[in-house]
Amino acid sequence: MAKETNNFAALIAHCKEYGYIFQSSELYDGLAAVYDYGQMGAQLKKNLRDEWWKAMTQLHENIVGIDAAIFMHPTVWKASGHVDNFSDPMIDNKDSNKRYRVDHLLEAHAETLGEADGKNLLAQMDALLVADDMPGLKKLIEDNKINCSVSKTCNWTDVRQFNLMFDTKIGSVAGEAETIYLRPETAQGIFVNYLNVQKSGRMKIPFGIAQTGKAFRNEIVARQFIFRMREFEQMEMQFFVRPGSQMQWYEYWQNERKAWLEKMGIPAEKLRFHPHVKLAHYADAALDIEFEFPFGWKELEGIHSRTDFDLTQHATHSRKKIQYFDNDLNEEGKPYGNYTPFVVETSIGLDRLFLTILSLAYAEEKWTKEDGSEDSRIVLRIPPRIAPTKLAILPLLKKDGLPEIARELMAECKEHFMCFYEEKDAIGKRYRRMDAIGTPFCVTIDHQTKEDGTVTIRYRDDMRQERVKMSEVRGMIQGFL
RNA sequence: GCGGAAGUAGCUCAUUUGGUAGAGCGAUAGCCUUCCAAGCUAUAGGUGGCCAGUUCGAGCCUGGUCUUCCGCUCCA
Repeated sequence: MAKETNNFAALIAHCKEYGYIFQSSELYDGLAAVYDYGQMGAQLKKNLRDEWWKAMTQLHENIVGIDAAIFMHPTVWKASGHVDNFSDPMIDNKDSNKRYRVDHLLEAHAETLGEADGKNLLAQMDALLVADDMPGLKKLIEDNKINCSVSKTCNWTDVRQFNLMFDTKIGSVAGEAETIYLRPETAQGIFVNYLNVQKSGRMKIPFGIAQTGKAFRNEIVARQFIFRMREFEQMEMQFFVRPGSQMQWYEYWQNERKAWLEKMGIPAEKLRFHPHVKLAHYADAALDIEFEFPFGWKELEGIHSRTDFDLTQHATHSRKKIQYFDNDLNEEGKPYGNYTPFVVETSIGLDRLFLTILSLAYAEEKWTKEDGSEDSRIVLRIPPRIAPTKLAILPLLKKDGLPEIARELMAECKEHFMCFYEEKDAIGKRYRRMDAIGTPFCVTIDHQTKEDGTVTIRYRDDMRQERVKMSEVRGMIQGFL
């Protein structure tokens, strides 16, 4: 019936106007790449998180959920590779805009020098690195007239320390306080608890550990609304398997996760697998499930075969044995015995899922009414199962006892699902407001309700109305959810 | 992070060369209304993003800063 348009900027404005998402600290001009969820957004986000949690834990008997802390022992990030890979002084060439690691640049140059000069240069570099002397490093590069390999110029920016991880101090005594990091991923909280969970839960391989929670990355560029934020929420599951069987589970979870995303109302043609060509240091296979966002195909969820890298690393750094004794019999009729499990990870960004759902749901509709006049609405077609508010209860007039009847229904329904009550303004206006926040069902109480106990139920998606018994409303809505 | 553009009420905008800010919609309260936003009345809401400078005087000029948008770069 309706002509639809989809505009990303309009969606962002809509999110703010109707209490889904606000920029963080907007009162103080905002904080870049940080966002707050408003009254509607927080509920939608919770619903998505709950759906994921249920799908992972309740519906998989061999997966359990945990909730690890954001703060972790600093050595965790050495073991994971985050400290080494992501806290390097970098420098940009202003002409080519190419960015280099300072140590790589100097090491490459040292190789072109004689042995004595080369050693001397590296010694100077090491001293400056230890002292965190960024201006000194820049001077060293300039003094040696090191050029950019692309632009061949020596036109450099200042040396800057790039660290993807946020740090803070733990311990209240100044000077004795230790630097710790806000976790850049939630996965490590699972790996360091692998033994605890496996033993206390008597878990048998294959099994999984799931968790949802905040992670933090100090992104240099963070844009595209909530797609890339400095503080974000991950929902991930690490599935521990017998070495050699990881590819089988890697495929299993691809299918499983794609099916779940489709169950969340995402059309199959808006999803695709994008295998990684260049693998991360921990993976032997990896792919993204991409969604066609308003700004293009982008990663929504990652499926990674992480091998035994993480558990092995933690075993090495902690000097503890992290293994599993497998009593199942192999082809030779002997137990598989002790081994370090391999891991298949599914990791989805809750904020990205949120954006996916909203960008699919948002629609501006126009149509011509029977009398020839134009009408329009903005509607969020959020699947009823995850919509923040399920039912609006609206007395047609705020007199003649109608509010009292509506309140009875409200009292009954709000025990079971999220409801919204409203008396103000003409009924059409109230319907429009409910469309704008994505409430899938409205029930209107009128004078006829007093006579025969029936009410009008109005459906958001096609604006259809029908008359049903008020006593059946609660059951009907629960049936839809 | 670099380059460009922008920032006036919740939203969309106006205020023609510098002279102490207005409208529509929205919101709130009340009235009226028997099913898809636009009937009536009243009210609230802006030290013109923020800080400096020039000027007798700045929303309008200059600098800085914050934020947003576009392009580039980056994204284990």
